[in-house]
Amino acid sequence: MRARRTGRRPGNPDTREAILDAARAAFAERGFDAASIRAIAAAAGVDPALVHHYFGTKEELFRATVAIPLDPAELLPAVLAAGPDQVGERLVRTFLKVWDSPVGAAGLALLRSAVNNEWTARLLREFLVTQVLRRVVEHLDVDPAERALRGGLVASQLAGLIMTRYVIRIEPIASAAPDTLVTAIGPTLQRYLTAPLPPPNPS
Amino acid sequence: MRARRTGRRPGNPDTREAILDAARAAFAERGFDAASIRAIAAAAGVDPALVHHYFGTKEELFRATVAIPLDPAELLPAVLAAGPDQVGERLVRTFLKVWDSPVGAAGLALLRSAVNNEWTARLLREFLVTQVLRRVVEHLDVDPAERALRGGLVASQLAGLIMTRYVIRIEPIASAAPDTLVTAIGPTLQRYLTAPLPPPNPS
DNA sequence: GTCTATACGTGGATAGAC
DNA sequence: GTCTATCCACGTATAGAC
Repeated sequence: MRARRTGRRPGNPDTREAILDAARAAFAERGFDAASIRAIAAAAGVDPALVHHYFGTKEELFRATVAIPLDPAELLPAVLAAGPDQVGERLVRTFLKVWDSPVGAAGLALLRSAVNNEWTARLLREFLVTQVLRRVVEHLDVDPAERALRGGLVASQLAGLIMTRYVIRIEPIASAAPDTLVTAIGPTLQRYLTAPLPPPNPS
Repeated sequence: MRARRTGRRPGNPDTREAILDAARAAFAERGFDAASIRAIAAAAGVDPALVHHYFGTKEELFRATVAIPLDPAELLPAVLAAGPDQVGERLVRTFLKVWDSPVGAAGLALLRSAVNNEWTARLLREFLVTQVLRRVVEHLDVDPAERALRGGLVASQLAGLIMTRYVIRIEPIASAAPDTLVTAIGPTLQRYLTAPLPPPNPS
């Protein structure tokens, strides 16, 4: 037995993927600024210099981390095509499915960074507005002038769901079953999307 | 004319307050980690060492910054006492009044920090749960076992309102008139607080 | 390809002079 | 009280050896 093939990684295995996984977790957990390349490298079991070798700067690593194939253009049609009757519940259900999955980590990374980083906030805002909200409201049978507001209201409820479930972790939202949240929050989105918007009523 | 009283601050003016103001703005804008004592001192026009002299550690400065007299125990009774009929709208209105005021900066500081900082998240969570949500739901005429969930749902919508209006700044939420948001979001909270919660319905 | 060594910057905190 | 000077820890990034 000349070579021991069990111990450490021999040549160039999927080190790159290991780094990406560690980076995804670190960015999701601590945000862009607080996540350090050293910590990411340590978590991946490699040298910090390797991270630079593969990804260049920290910012490029971040982009590689969040640039996973999460394409709303693929998910949303199924949510919207089934007709407007329970689109609210379907939206929440799809949303939770994504965020409870591994790609949710990338979303969390983006969100955490958006809070402390203007260019990430811009990135997130534009992604939400042009890729998600616009698609959701564009085929609604409502006054086109109301669409932006309806989209914004939907965003507010969904953003808050993310915050309370994954970031601030308020119970019982944080550990509620998806079905519980779907039945509770779905009607809210339904109303934001399709119900008549009452005129502002100062009091 | 021996002493010039117009130029620079002579002895010990309200330097302390100047530091607090600068700190409030910096923490609100950049969060706990990203806000530097050096930058705060520069904004206040004083020496960084003075900040330590007045407040000790950065953490103590932060606590002094967010420990403004925002006592939910004073605001909430008026919101809740008027009866349960439009408690949702009154909640949103009161909420926006606070967040659009200067003390909202302290809240933003707390929120921004909570996203990247576990102990701040804990601080915010406990403040919300014990000081706000519990008070809101405790006198509701609903099944006590449902109160935590109802409080969490309210928190999710309000947290999302903050995120979309002040942090990610999604239009038209970011610049909407308070009345618009009150009439749009009030009924949501009303439903979360008082409407029957349908049982989860897997599909 | 992978690692060691290091340059370079930033930021919190303290000691001590004035 | 206010400032100068300094220490120390940490993190990004690069150069270069193996």
